[in-house]
Amino acid sequence: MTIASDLIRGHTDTIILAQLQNGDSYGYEINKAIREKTENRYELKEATLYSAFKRLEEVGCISAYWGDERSGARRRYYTITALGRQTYERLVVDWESAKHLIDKLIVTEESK
Amino acid sequence: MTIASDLIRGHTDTIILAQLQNGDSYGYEINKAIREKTENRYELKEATLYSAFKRLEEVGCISAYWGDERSGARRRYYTITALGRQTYERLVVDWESAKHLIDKLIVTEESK
DNA sequence: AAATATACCTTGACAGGCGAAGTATATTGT
DNA sequence: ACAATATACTTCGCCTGTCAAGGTATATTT
Repeated sequence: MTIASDLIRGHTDTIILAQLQNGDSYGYEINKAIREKTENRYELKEATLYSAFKRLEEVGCISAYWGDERSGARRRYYTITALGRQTYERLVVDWESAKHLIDKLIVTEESK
Repeated sequence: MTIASDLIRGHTDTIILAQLQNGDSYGYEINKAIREKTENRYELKEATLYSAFKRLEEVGCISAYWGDERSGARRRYYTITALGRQTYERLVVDWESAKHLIDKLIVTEESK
């Protein structure tokens, strides 16, 4: 992966919730969407993805159900809950402020 | 702290290196500078700060020496090395690209 | 028959952040 | 005189998120 994971760390949940705002989806598809949105510059590792689902479900930000595929591999779909939308809104605000904060701290005068 | 640590995680080293670009400094002063720059919205925890110094010294990004204070607590000063400057430059570039990437992934059309 | 794509899951290790506690000196307030 | 606060550094051990590595299962393509 081109992008250092430590820089994305902490955004995994937000990224997933953002994807689910556009409607229910499942792990593989979400990851594919991320890959396409970033022109192959980023994707979540499977272990990271599925542990994030588990985490988000435990705190009630998403709920899950099995799809009824009659062909192909089974899919576990996720829906964003009201709490999930609310949490997402907050996380975006957090991101905006963290972004400005980091910019202020690491971008020196010369490099502007 | 107002800002979630996970969002800053991975930027600690960059923040410290950025501070050291303006000349040698020591832990307490660096943290004070961070606090002032962010208008008290952020500061590094001591354990985080000092373990970052150790890490940066081990990889050769900074070098250290004891100050010769004749009064007050002793201070351990840090200098950014050539490798440190080089690393810093790369970290800033990494940050810029991670920033755009995250923005693309989490900021939906409506919230723009 | 083998390879590839789709799709999910689990385990164990690792690294960074940090709460908590400790050490030591100088200044300020009462 | 004594306590409190500010300065300054250090170490230990826990927590959490990431991920390499392995596993399962189905459908399609070669």
